[in-house]
This record gives sequence, structure tokens and C-alpha cells, in this order.
Amino acid sequence: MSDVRRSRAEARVHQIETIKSTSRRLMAKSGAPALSLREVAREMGLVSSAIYRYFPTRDDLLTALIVDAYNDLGASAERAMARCVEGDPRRRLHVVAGSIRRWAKRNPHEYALIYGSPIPGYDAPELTIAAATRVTLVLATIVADAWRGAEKGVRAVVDVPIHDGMLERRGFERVMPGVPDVTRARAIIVWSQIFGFVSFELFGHYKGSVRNTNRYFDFVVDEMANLVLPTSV
Amino acid sequence: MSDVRRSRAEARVHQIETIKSTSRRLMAKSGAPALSLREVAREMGLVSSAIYRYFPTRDDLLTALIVDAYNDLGASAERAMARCVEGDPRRRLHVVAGSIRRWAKRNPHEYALIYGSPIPGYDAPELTIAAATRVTLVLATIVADAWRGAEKGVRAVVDVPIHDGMLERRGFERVMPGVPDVTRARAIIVWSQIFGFVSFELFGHYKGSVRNTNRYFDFVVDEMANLVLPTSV
DNA sequence: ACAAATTGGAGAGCAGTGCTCTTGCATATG
DNA sequence: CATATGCAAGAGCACTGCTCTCCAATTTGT
Repeated sequence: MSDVRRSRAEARVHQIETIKSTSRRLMAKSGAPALSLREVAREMGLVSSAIYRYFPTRDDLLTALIVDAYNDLGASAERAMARCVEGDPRRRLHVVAGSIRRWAKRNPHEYALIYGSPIPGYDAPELTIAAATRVTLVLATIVADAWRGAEKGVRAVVDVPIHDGMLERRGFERVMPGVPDVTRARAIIVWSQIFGFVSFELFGHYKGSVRNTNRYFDFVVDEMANLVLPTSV
Repeated sequence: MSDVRRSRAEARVHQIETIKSTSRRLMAKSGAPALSLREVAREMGLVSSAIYRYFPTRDDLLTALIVDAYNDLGASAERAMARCVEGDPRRRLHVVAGSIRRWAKRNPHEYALIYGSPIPGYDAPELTIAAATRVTLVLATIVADAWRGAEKGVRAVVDVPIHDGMLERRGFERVMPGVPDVTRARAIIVWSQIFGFVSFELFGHYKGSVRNTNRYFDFVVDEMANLVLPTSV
């Protein structure tokens, strides 16, 4: 099945794909830190030095896996979003947040790779940043859509002063036009809360305090909806 | 200075302490994953096999470092708390949350060790759980103190149903007596938000969206205060 | 106080790792 | 068709965690 005749370029992308999928399979068993180039090669019936033709270093392979993970998570969130275009903002937030959480539980090691401790002495190249943005864009869109249209009020219990220059303005104005400043700032809380929850759940920090994580997640998402959705929703 | 005569028992605890502090020093340079028993030994002028007399395995050394890190963070939070016994709850939350964040920035690799991705195939022993509780206890105390005394109202914008059995009841009733159920549930949001923030900041996820992390942290803590403090505060 | 038992350091050694370099063959290009 | 490039193989280097044996120093039991 893999001994079909192929041009050199085709063979190359095929090898790269095989290396990545083999790595993902091995990573699913024992996690990213234990991922070994030699084992990947062995698994593919290849000699270890051959891997270096495709990934000059282990970190390069990890970078590729990180980008793929971000994209996979982003695509998964986008699909969830597409499935609930009709719903109200609160419902959409539940659906998308739930899809993020489910992806993380299905791919715990890949989640740890992108949202766990970064590899020390490793700076994420620009490539990864673009891929990382996809999932946050989906969340931002939910909030922006909810505020499209009119006279809706901010649910502020206490007035919190928003300092100018606290957030980067560029991205926000394009992605969340017409959304109050305080809500933009709160949207970032929602974002980090969702991932904070998933990390705490996956990494075992809720053991001893949260019993029913499914119900608690619903509660958290509801509270987050209260934070960023306009009063009429 | 270290060749003083010592009993065997004394020498043993001294060696254990030296191994741990050397490990911490090396970890500060290149992170936990790169921590090598052989390098620790070399640094101590010891042969590598001797380390195994004290820590039968690398994971055991890491476990010890994890427990120490939890305790160090917990003690730091407790000290911050002691420094603001006089303040109002909101101020105390700012002080303690700030001390957590500062500890994390001062000890990034140790933070990553306890709140980053867990070592795959490694179950935290009971010891670590007790140590991990200290910092959360400080946060819980702030909320509990704020509610001590009387007719204060919950800041609920929308009624969120709290399902029975969502949280573990045991710990909460002892630590946060007289606090409404919804506030207990929200206290966990505050807790994970603080650590979610610190993780996102330390691991670089705010790059591109948050510009002034100091100000933004203040904003987040204020919002969290609004979530769990009674209306009169 | 002396023999016995325990402890801890030294050193060699094993299987594994990431990575480099050279060799030789297959493919693509002028 | 000759030449240049691409890629697999294999040996090798420096490193890792961990085990085992050996031996000296200390602690313990009588």
C-alpha cells in the first residue's frame, strides 16, 4: 500500500505525514516528553538518521506537532460553531466551549503540548501563533455577534476602570467591532477561564473540590456568559 | 564549611537538602525536563550512582521538588495574607493574588512543574495534595471572612442553578462556613482564573492580545472580587 | 569493647537518547 | 547522457537513567 511509485516531491510529503502521524500515535501512549525520534524511525522501519532529512531537530518535529494541534483544535471549534449558527449566544458559547473541552479530553497529550508548560528555551515561531488564534477567534465571534445590533447594556455590577493601552487594540477592533471596552477585556477572562478549567481538570487540580466536572463546567460557562453577553440575552 | 563532623542522620538530611537545592539551581537555568541526575551529582562533586541512595529514581526527586514548590508558594501566600489582615476583602484578594503571580514569575520553572503539564504516567501522591491545598485555603479564607457577619447579598445577575453534588461538600463546609452555595462555586472560578491568568501570562498566550499585563491583572482580580464578594463590599 | 550489620560512595557497565558524518544508490535535471 | 541532488544506511560521539558490585566508614547489638 505504501510501495506505490511516487515522485520525489510526493514521497517527501508522504514521509513527513507518516512521521507526524507516527509521532502522534506514540505521543498518545506516553506523552510528548517521552517522544523519541529513534522510536518513530523504528516504528516506520527506518533508520534513525533518516528522520533528520525531514526534521533537522527534535524541536522542529515538536513545532510541527504543535501547529497541527492548534489547527486541529481550531477546526474542531469552527465545526462546532457552524453547527449552531441558529442558536442564541449563550447556547453557542456552551457548544463551542464544550467542543474545546471534549477535544482536550480526546487528545490530552496534544493539549498538554500546546497549553501546558512550554518547552524551556523554545520560542514559538510565528507559524504557531496564527494557528493558535483560530480557536480564540471563534470565541470572540460569539461575543461580537451577540453585540451586533443595538441598545444592549453591559452587565456591570461595579464600575471597573479600563485603562487605555491595557489590551492590544489592533486585533480587537477588527474582530469585535461595536463591543464595549469592558466586554472586550472580559472576553479575555472568558477565554482564559475556559482553558484554565480544562487545564485544571486534565491536570488533576480539581480533585478534592469539584465532584461533577460536567455540571460544574456548565455552571462556569453560564457565569462566563453572564460576564460578556449583553443584558438582553 | 561542609566538612564538619556530623552524625549519619544529620549527614543524610544535609545531603538530601543539597541535592534538592542543587536541582533547583539547575532547574532555574534550563527547566525541569532538562534536569539530569548526573549533572546534579557532578555539580556536588559526587558520582552519579550515589544520588540513588537518596532518591531511588528521578521521579522521586521531582516529587520532592513538587512538594517543596507547593509549600513555598503556599507559605508565600500565607505571608502575604498575614500582611493584610487589616484590609478589606477586595484589597486582600489583590494582595494575595499578586503574591501568587509574583512567586510564579520569580520561579517560572517551579511554577511550570506544579501547574503545567503533569509528567505523563505519574500520579501525584497524597503528600503533594496536602501541600497544594495551602494556597487555595488562603483564597478561600478571604471569601469566607468577607461573608462572616450578616445580611449581605449575592451579586447574581442571572440566577444560576446550583446542582447538588456538583462540588465536594466536605472541604467547603469547614473552610467556608456561612457562604452561599453559588459563591462557593464561584470561588473555584476565582481560583482557576488566577492560575489560568498566570499560566497564560507565563506560557506566552497573552502575546498579541494583552499589552499591559500588570493593569490587566488588576482588572481581572477586580472582576473576580465582584464575583465572590458580598454586595456591601 | 568488639563483632556484626547497615550505610553511602566509587566505578564499571547496559540500554537508551539526540545528533553528526560518511558512504552508496536512486532519482531528477542540465 | 552526464551531472547534480535527495535520501537511506550505518558507524560513532556524548549524553541520559539506572543497576550492580566492591569497599570503607559508621552504627548497632551483645
